[in-house]
Amino acid sequence: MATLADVARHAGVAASTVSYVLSGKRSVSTATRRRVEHSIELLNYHPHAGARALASSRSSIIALVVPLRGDLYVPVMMEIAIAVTTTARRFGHDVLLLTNEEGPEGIRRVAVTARADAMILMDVSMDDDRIPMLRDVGIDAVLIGVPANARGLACVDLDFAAAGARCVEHLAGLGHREVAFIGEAEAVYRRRSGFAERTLDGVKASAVARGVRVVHRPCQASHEAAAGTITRILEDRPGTTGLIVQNESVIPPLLSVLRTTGRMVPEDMSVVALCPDQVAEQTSPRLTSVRIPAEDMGRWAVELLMRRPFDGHELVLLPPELTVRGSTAPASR
Amino acid sequence: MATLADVARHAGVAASTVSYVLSGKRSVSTATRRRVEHSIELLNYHPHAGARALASSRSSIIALVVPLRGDLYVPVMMEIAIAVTTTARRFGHDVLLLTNEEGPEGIRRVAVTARADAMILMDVSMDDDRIPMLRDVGIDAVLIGVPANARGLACVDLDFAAAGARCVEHLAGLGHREVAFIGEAEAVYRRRSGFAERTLDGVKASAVARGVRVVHRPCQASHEAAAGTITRILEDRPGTTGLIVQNESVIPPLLSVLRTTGRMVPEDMSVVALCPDQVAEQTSPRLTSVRIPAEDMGRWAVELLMRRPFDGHELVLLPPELTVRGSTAPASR
DNA sequence: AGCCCTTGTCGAAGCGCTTCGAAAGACGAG
DNA sequence: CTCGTCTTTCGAAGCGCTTCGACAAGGGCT
Repeated sequence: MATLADVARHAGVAASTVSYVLSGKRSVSTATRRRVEHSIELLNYHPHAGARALASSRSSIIALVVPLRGDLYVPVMMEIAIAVTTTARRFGHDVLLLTNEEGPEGIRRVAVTARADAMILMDVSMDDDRIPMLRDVGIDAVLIGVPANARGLACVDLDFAAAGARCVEHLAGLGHREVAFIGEAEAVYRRRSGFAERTLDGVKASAVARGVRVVHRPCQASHEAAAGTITRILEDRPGTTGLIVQNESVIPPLLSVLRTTGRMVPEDMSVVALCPDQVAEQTSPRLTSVRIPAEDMGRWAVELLMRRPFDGHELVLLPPELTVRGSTAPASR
Repeated sequence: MATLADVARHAGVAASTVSYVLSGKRSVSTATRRRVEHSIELLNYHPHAGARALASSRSSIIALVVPLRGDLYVPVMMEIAIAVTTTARRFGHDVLLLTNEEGPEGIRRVAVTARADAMILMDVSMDDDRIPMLRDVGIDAVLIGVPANARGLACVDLDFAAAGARCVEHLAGLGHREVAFIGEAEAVYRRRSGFAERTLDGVKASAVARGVRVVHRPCQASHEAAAGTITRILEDRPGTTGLIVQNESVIPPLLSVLRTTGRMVPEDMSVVALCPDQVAEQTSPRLTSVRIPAEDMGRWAVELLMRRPFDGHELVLLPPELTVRGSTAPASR
């Protein structure tokens, strides 16, 4: 394995010159630069990451903390993770994968050992216990999700409140007056996941504004839970003609239950989902939906990080986009 | 940030002694050890990862290469990734997330810059182009999946051939004589994904042995594709009474199509799936299935790596486990 | 011609840790 | 009492890179 010293010797220059060719931090004459580059090529030189990290006290690594919960829709998480990774590469960074198994201590560990020089946290709850730790160790971080006290922290998220509102508006615009919001599992609200809470707020506020009656029903991902939830909704509020679904895993069982109970979508029941486009297009009929811009969120998170230092106004709320597909229609009278 | 030298000074010993306390590579008297540990505690000392990597030429990082394809079932990938990460932590290692976006060059980069000192590759195809690179740079690696030429490489996988066979056996045992195997998307076979190919082989071989007629139909993840596939199967082979499904995303649309066309599961049609237990238990009826042991695969991969050096016999094929649930029943005559 | 500024290059001093050889004692055997 | 053997600790030499101050050379001014 060739070292920087080998390159320097081969090119007949000082080690520092090679370093400057590599980093561009000082100007180097074209002639020397070419000579150095040639030697690098020839010796197949690659800088040693550890040595770099030590000398420059920058690791070029971003730590990504992913949730290991079973009750969150995994493909979205994965898509964010992939977007983070590919974007980080574009900035010459690599991504370290962290789970919450270690708890907030994992964050401390990575920060104080200088394994990573920045972090991205996913699935941030309103009163997330990782946030004090983040502040304590003082590592640069971007949150995917918006906690209650976000002061001084950079955050990226879909504007879930607006997204919820958008769903209600769409249904209201089609004449629906009784709507049910099938949300995430109870546990998700209990732990105060920001996105779930905000969506609910948005739905409620918009419903009030539009004169739509809305009931909210948390729902788990099993067929039984979905069946139970929809049955209960129809019993309690037989006049319900619109459904907003946030928990992606509920969609297949939900559609299946509607079908078996003889309810046509969209003729008898309009359905609008908050889910990735891919999911909305796999069903029959295709679902009118507000997409979860997973890739954008991952990309933004990294870009914010790269634009450091933060100026204190780092809150990126991505506007919701509603795509009309085949699952919503005017309310029948 | 305290350094090792600070600790040494504080404890009144040489730096090397502190190092030996930390690594345990040489014996240290109980008295000094305690003194050093006390200083470490007091100064809140944490070793600098980069410095360590440089001095010891070991980074304590495992690189995990995840596929970024849309046509593979994501939750399984995620579960493997999580299992790899948590297991790696148990061995004091961290995990670097790599996508295939960089292609095989990404492997070289990570290896030659000494970013990671071992790798785990997911979604390995029979003639995977990353394998020559692996051999070339000579980094220790474990493959999740088994390529055609695995000589000298450690591999972990579910024994998909046995799994496929197990499905056929189960159906054959219930008296089914005409069975359809709904597989992964065409593209998955075209790129020669090992697991898809092996499953098919296992299904075919077992079918021959059991005197069962099997047709194989690749199938994409959309509702239309599923509907088309099942319709075609029933037209071509009206006597089909058993279905084996490998593509998890096809399950919801498949069940929905069967229901709408008036076919009861399991009375009219037995269904056995190759999928994570979680998926099998979300449907109604619950699916008889061979589980994908994602967590075991991830854990094994790391454990193999930690047991290095490899002795040349590193092929872990996890035995399939079939769980009977409500979706299979004796063939009606 | 003399001065200053810019540009390009060098050397040296670390960054914080590991590891190896050797020194210093302690101790039992002869 | 001496010798050899352990055990415990130390010091020094790196690991491969970055960065800073210094210096030499060249140019444009006055």
